Amino acid sequence: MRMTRYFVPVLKETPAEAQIASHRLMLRSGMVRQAAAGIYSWMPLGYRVLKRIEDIVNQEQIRAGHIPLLMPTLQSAALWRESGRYEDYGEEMLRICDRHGRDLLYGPTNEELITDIFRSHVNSYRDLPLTLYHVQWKFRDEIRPRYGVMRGREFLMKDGYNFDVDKASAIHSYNRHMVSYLRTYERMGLKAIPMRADTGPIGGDHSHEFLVLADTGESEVFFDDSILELSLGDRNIDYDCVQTCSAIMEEWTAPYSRTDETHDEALYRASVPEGRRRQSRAIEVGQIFYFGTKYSEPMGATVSDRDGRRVHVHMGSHGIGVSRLVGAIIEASHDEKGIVWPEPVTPFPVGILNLSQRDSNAEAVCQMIYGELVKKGLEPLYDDRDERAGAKFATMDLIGLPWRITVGSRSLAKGVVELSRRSDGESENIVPEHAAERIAEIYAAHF
RNA sequence: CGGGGCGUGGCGCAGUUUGGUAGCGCGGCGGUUUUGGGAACCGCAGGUCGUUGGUUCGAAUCCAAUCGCCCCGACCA
Repeated sequence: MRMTRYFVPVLKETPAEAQIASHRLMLRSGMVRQAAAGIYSWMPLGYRVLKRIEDIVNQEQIRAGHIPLLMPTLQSAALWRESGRYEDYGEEMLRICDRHGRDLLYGPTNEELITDIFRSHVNSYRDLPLTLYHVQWKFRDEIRPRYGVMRGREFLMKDGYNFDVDKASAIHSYNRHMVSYLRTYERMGLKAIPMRADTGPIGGDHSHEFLVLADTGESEVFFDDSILELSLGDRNIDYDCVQTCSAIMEEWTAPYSRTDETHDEALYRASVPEGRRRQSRAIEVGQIFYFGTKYSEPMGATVSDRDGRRVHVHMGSHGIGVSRLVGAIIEASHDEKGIVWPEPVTPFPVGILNLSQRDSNAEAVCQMIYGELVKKGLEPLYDDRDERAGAKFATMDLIGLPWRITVGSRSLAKGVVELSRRSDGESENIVPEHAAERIAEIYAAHF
């Protein structure tokens, strides 16, 4: 993409309303624009990141055997009256009335809809286990939206629901989600720590939240330092294997890690050596629940078991805050100059920066590298504006692409271009013909 | 919802106390000179001061209502 043909409305000055780094940087880099309190338009650059995160979420869901579908944003109040939550959910639920006076709501979550779909079409234990999910916009009418997309009213969430014939099977689904979530976050270059959590209004008694450490987080967390060393790496995981999933579950839940809601100071002191105790702020980026028959009973979701008896299905639900992750990743990865994108979610893999825009040789070299990168499936962002070097560097640093190829007549005179890494500024000179290949090698390691 | 604050060119702000017909910086457009870390100069365009009503000879400024937004708190993916 050539910058002169793209649309990245960067701001030199920080908008007054932005308090935290991610909000500030998303506004300044032209990723989002606020449309109303807690509601945002996703500008081209932000939209690319959102899509990359959504892609990773989808890939990992499908890898774990979960089935994508798409439910609507607007739902009929009837189903919610049936589950009893139309009254329980409270003011956070945006209620709408159509021209016929029928009550609708903008879905804050989808347990009722999915249960309705399930009970209408599934009747036998033979069709289980089943996990359905979708990535859809949600609306929760927060009293006070804040922190940009981190606490918006409208937000993009992946929410999934598992249906199992009994508790044992549902617990495996729970563990399987734990594993797939760990892998999902790891693939985004994030350290998200599972922590025992409250179940809140969703109900049930098994729940873990996934938290990303950040000073601006809204949760206070306590954990054993050793959990940070755990990594799935390139383990080959059989998601259908009960032992594999429960072993990983145990591995990650053995070290103490809890949010302030479930924190037990005595247990913390007893089970974590003093040198490994850590307390921090953190951002919640996902949560998994097992809640048994909480919805299947009131809504009559049953299947016939082996003996022909009707039994209520055991369910769980799982969520990943897709739009929130964009902010969370920035909170976890930025510096005073701007964003520092991890390779797996960056809007563009590399930026080409032409410092000598009017030098036809420099332009030719940039175009050659551009073409080579596109051939390798790595579309760069080429800053071909007629700007001074300083402005181009500042913009590129702000946008935060992980790699930059700097082309200028000065280095071209020596037959090289400069390849530099955003995270630490380290750079090397390479001949232009090798630039695309080097970028391809770097990215090969991430996919 | 309780407490605090703010709405003035695209962005950041001054002007409001003490009414007299709107200004600065950035950005935009044209031009000249520049060109490896947000350039300099010259010129130009752009605002019914959130909205409505009131007071007044006259309102960005005073009064009332209303809409929107932000911050702290309780709530939350």
